[in-house]
Amino acid sequence: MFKDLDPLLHSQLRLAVISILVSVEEADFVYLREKTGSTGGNLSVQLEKLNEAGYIEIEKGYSGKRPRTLCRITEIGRNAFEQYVEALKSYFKATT
Amino acid sequence: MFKDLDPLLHSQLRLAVISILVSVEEADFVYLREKTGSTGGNLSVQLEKLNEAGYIEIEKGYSGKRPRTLCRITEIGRNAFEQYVEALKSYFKATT
DNA sequence: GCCAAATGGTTTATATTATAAACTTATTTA
DNA sequence: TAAATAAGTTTATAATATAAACCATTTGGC
Repeated sequence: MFKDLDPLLHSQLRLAVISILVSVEEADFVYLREKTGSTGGNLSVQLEKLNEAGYIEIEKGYSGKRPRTLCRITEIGRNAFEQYVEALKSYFKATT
Repeated sequence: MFKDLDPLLHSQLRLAVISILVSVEEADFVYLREKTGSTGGNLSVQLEKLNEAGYIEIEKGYSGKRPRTLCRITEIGRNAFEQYVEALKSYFKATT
């Protein structure tokens, strides 16, 4: 009746991050921090989890002399997101 | 940009429970346990949290000689659920 | 009638999580 | 050159979800 919700996406911040990455296809640490309104520390941890799961890839480089961390969603991440949305629907079927 | 997700509803089991109660308007412990596929212990804890928050009311009685715990959603719970659905949409806007 | 199993729950223990505070390193700016 | 800012990471903490263990009652088998 109810589909399981991927615990990796069932987290406010990680969901927000993926939600952004799904549409922009590339975003840096600062952009994500500002758009999600999170603290850097929290973001850092959650990005690492998404990275370990293979949902995103992280590329660390520089913009001028400043460090710059770029994030991109992977195919795995994109699929997981779609599945998550599908799973969620099973919780709202009754309502609609 | 992203609306906060009510932590009380952002939980697989509690969301499933509310999702059921929104449509049936009355359900007992055993029914909820079976439909959600949860353990009784977990269900008991989560029902209590929903009750404390005023999202549901719990009525303990008997069906014959067997104990029977009935649950109903409250107006507060119904509103919270609607808000939760609304909030979630902010995470999927980009996709649609 | 009595013992074993089942029913309907609750309490308690555990392991995971989310989150922010504190910290590091480097770079501007005053 | 000292203070502030920037970009992240590590670490500590508090909250959470979850299931295991438990309790009380009742039913079924002999």
